[in-house]
This record gives sequence, C-alpha cells and structure tokens, in this order.
Amino acid sequence: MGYFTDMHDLNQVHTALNAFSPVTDAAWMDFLNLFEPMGLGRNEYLVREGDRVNHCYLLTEGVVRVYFNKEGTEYNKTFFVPGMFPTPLTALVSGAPSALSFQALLPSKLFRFSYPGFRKLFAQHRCLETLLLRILEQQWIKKERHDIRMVTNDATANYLIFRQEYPGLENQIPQYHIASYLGITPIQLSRIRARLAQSG
Amino acid sequence: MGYFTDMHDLNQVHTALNAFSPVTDAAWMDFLNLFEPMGLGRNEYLVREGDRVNHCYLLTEGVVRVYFNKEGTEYNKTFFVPGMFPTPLTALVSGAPSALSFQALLPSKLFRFSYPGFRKLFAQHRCLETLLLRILEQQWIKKERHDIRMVTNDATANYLIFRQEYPGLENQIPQYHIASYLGITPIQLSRIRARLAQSG
DNA sequence: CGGATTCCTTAACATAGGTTAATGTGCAGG
DNA sequence: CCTGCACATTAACCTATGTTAAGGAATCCG
Repeated sequence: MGYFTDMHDLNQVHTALNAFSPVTDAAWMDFLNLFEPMGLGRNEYLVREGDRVNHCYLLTEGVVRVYFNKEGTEYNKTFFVPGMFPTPLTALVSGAPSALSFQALLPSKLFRFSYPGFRKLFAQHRCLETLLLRILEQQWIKKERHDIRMVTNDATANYLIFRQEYPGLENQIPQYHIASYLGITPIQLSRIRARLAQSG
Repeated sequence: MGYFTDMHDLNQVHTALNAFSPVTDAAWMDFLNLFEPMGLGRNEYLVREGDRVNHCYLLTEGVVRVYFNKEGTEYNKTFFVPGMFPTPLTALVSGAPSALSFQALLPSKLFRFSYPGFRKLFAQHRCLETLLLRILEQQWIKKERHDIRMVTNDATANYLIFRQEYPGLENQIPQYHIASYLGITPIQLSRIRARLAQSG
C-alpha cells in the first residue's frame, strides 16, 4: 500500500515539499497541472538504458529498481518505494541517453510530470528552483551517508541494514535483486542468510 | 603548479563559472569580495571530522584528500586537485558536524569564502542560486559515472583509471592513500603493480 | 656518515566471496 | 495431477584480497 493513492492525496505531497522548502499556492497549482497519473505492471519499464527522457516520476504504489548493465550483468543501484521520485536525473539534466534503467518490480502507480515544463515554471516561481536545489542537497547528503555505510560495512551488515531500510521488501522481490544491490552474488547472500538463521 | 596562482587569476574562475551558468558582473564582484586567500602545509587539515564548518574552498595549488574514519581505519573518498572545490557540502547544508576530514597532502594554496555569505547573495543575485543548482547537478552526474565505474570494474582497472584521471598524482602521494581510494590494502595495490609491471 | 623514520614490497597463511553445477521447492498452466 | 519454470539452497572448488610479519629502499636529520 502506497502513501498516496489518488489525486486528492497529492495535497500530502504539497505539505511534504512545503515543509522542506516553501512552495507558494500559486506555484503548487501550476506544478500540479503538470502531473499525469500512470501505472506499470510487474517487470515493466519506466526508463530503459539508452532512452531519451523528459519526465520526472513520483511513485505512489509498488516498487521500482534502478540498475545499470555492464556486459550482460545488472547492478542494482537503488530501490524506490512509495513517496520517492524514481527519476533519471542525470539523463534529464545532461540530455544524453540514460545509462540507467528503471523497472517496476511490482505492479505500480505513479505520477509523472514534464521536466522541461517544471523548469519553465522557475521563471514565474522562483520557489520551485529553490525547492529543486534543496532536494538535490538532501539527495547528496543521503547518498553520502549511504556510500559511507556500504564501504565501511561488510555484506552481512549491509544486508541487515537493507532489511531495516526497506521493511517487508525482502519478501516481495527476488533475492537476486537484493544480492545485486549488496554487491554480491545470490549464492553468497544465501550463505549469509543461512549463517544468520543459525546464529541469530 | 596550479591553474590559479593569485587574485588576478580569479578572473579565470569567473570565466569558467560563467560558461557553466551565466554570472553577472555585479554578482561576481559581490561574490569575489568574500574570497580570502589561505595556505596549508603538508598534512595540515582544512576540516577535521567533528568540525562545524562555515566555508567553501577553492584549491589553486596542491592536493587535498577527503576521507572518513571508521574505527581507526581511514577510507579515502576523493582527491582534489587545483581548480576543484574541496568543500564539506553535507556539513555546510545540514549544519551538523562534519563526518568527513579534508587534509592537504602537499603544501597547498586555496581561497575560501563564507557559505552563509554566499547564500545571502542569492537575494540580490538569483544567478548565483542558479549556478549552485547547476554545480550540484554536475557533481551528481560526475558521481554517478564514478560510482558505476568503481562498482563494475575490479581494483586493477580502477587503478589504471586513477592514473589517467589524476596524471602524476601517483608519484606525489603515498601509495596507501591510493589503495584506500581504490578500496584495497596497500599490500594488494603492491601486488597489482607488480603484476602490471610484469605483463604490461 | 649513520641512525630513524617512513614507505614499499614480498611471503605465508586465512577468509570472503565468485563460479559451476546439482538439488530442492513452490507455483502457474495445461 | 503433472510438468515446467523460476528461484533458492548447498556443495566443491577457485581467486582475489585481507592479515601478519619480515625485509628493503628511500629520505630526512643529527
């Protein structure tokens, strides 16, 4: 079950963003106009490697993974759960084809909005530009913390953290996706799980 | 030898930033007023873990590493060379004590400027806020590329990339700093170097 | 010059994790 | 109910890398 389930609930989004960096009602109304609801089936793609992209996404229900592919092997970077923005920022900003793929792992509901459309609003609504800056700052902070954890911990510790960070997710998606996220093989994850089951 | 060696050369900085995102002359003059030159000896610190920070830095000569410390072990995150901004962004934005340390590995010259002072200029000079947004976007893109490389390559490949990315640096700093950056022990780096010397 | 210090290398051994392959298990579709 | 498929587990073996320890090489300094 997602945090936001219909248009009405987008008011929650306004509240959340507003607490973060003030967004005027006028700006919010113009912004909201860009939103389009959409849905994805299990294993369907939001963005495929190589795609040119124009939209940002807000996930309201389901799970999305983002991964990159190198020589046939997929490396999971992150999972998105409801309330998060599974958005190909690099491809949007650079205008280059996406190096990353975004795939729904469960049936999902989202809103999308045009990124150029959003940027056009900056002219009338400076608060939206400031908001984007704040979001990038926060993402940077979050990523830094995450990186430090991944580097300083071993796979077992990171697996335990994963379970805390994404409660319940473990039982909703294949374990090989989790293994890839942890930077190990499914076999190794299986060994870790076996050890944990014995000792803990 | 750095790219920028005195106040006069800060014009180069204006040119570089301007190409990135337009900065008006008025904004640049106000911004420039915040700059203060400073120097660091070998192994001196710009920021220590736990410090509260207020400044951004521009490196004009020397080398700075940023690292985090976990239970006595240091993990090098990045090296900064002239033209780069060795700045504790997370600590500045969050107001929390820095989790990272910034240390000069060679005698270094820098400019520093107040981060609150810079942000205050946003009121009169929106172009500076837009500039910061652009910089964060670019840093994000750069980090994403870097992360993908580090994850998909083995230590040997990453070592070769390091040598290309930081030409000459290899011979100016201890190898254990490079090993830490690569996520391996100095012993392992030594083995890799031995193998490369044989085969290549 | 000579002794310290710092750093790099090498060796011997231990461990985490990868690879391959076989086996087990649950579940969907005919 | 069977069959097949997708996934998880387990085992046997291999490789990269960590750990500990010992030696060299370079550099600094008295």
